[in-house]
Amino acid sequence: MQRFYITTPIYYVTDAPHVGTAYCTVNADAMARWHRLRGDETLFLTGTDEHGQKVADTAAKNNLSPQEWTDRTSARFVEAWKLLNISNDDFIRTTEERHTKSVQSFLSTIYDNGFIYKGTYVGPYCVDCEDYYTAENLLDGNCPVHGRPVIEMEEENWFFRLSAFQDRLLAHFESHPDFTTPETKRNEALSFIRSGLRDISITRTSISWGVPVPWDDRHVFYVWYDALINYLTAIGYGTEKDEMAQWWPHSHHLIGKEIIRFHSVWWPAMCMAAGIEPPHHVQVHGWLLVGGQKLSKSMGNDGPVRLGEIAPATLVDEFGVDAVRYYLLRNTALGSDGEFSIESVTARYNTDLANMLGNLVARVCAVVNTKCASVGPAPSPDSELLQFAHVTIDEVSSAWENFEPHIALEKTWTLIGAANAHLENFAPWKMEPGEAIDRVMGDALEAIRIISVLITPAMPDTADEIRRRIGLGAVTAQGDWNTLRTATYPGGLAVQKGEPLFPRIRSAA
RNA sequence: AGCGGCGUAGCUCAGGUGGUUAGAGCACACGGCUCAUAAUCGUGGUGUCGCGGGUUCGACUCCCGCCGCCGCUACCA
Repeated sequence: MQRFYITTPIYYVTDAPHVGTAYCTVNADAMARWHRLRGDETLFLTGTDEHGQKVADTAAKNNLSPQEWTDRTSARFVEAWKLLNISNDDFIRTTEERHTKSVQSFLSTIYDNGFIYKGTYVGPYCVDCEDYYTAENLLDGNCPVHGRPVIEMEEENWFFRLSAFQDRLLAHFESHPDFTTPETKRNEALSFIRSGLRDISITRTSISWGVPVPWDDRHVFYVWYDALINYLTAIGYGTEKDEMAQWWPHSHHLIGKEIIRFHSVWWPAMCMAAGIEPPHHVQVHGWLLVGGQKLSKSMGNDGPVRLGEIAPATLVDEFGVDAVRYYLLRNTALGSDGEFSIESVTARYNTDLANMLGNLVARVCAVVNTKCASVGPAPSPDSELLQFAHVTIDEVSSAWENFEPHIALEKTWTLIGAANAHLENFAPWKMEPGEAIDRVMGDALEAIRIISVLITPAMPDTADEIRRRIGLGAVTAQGDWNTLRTATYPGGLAVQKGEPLFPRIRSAA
């Protein structure tokens, strides 16, 4: 039996869920669903990152305690993922006790191993921001946010000896060419490492909303060094329920390109320092751009882009959950940036879902109703359509395997096209009821059965609804995949047409 | 500035260790069909493969230069 452990980043609770976080989460979900379908033992983790100065500030602005604020915002993520039919097995919050413990345990191990030392951080500091800047980020020597002079500030910090891991990291990249994918992102991480690594400060004395440093109670850990460890907390790092050995060798971190450095440089080095293997794989995705720009809160609700209009809840409300999931998975190659627009969602919806998939199911069911007395016939053993379907299964399978959902769906849709062409070829609506028509419709139903399994990772509800209409039960985790090629549509089942699965959208939104 | 990437049909993008007529989807046009959600099926591309030069029998594919866009360059989720 194979195992598959996939994670999203834990989302920072200064912000509400938006299309960008939904994009990452839906992709991770589809991967998890694919692996469950294959029968792999699967663990899918997401959650929220709740420490740090910014959270404390945001809470204060809203007249709430940090804990109240994080409770509230974290719940919004839980709610959004429920709406998107996200099948996470666990939802971690960094303010949970299990996490505090594992952070302290993990970093204490690094400390004991001699990779953490006390030092002084010196740099330009803006009092208003309560934050350090690098010299090149200053505007005429002033704070880029406040435009006021910065002061040279010193702070006592605990430092992680990142510099000690440069060679080991390079060796790891060398011996694990697929550690970070796609390759362009791998190169980015590599060139960063090659340019020389400096030690990094990992604690703060200036704030208190964080995980206390066990060996020095005046410090809390800087939020990143707390956050990354969530991936280990969830599998019981350092506790009695330690499942490290089972899951960690099969770990996949799905992340946005803005946090490559943390996941592909800091994190493996920290793991090495703590005496464990680095994560197995970091899969990087690009950004969804709106009007060529990264999604961000600063777009607000009054500019040309109104974030409210593209909030996950709004989209689900307008297009339906599976259509949104399909769009996010299909429209953009994982790893590239993609342009997001309501117009393109509408186009995908009408072309791929209404015209192709929905209409295929509708026309097949309609013909079976009128020509086969609403009883679905069995397929012929070796039709051209079935042969094509089997090739498609292989292509789709390897695309999912390689973290290429857009290709998996593109290939799946060629089968839908082939099924439509199959109907045109034989024109069963012109035939008299009988053996010939049964063969044509049986082959079509068999194609639909296979399609229903192949779309399951992307559109689980639609898959089950399609199967219900042709008399089949819901897709089961392992049974349907194992028998996808060998079993066929059994025939003799009641077929019902039902309402359009994806009613066409007339006007561009 | 350094390092990296990108620039291919109206749009989104594939592709090529250099070799006959450069690909897909969408959009568009025409034809077929009328079972189906005015859906579907078939057919249709005179594109300087960013610009200039070089290597070569031959370059869109390799090399050099240039232009344009983007990413990373250390404490920013």
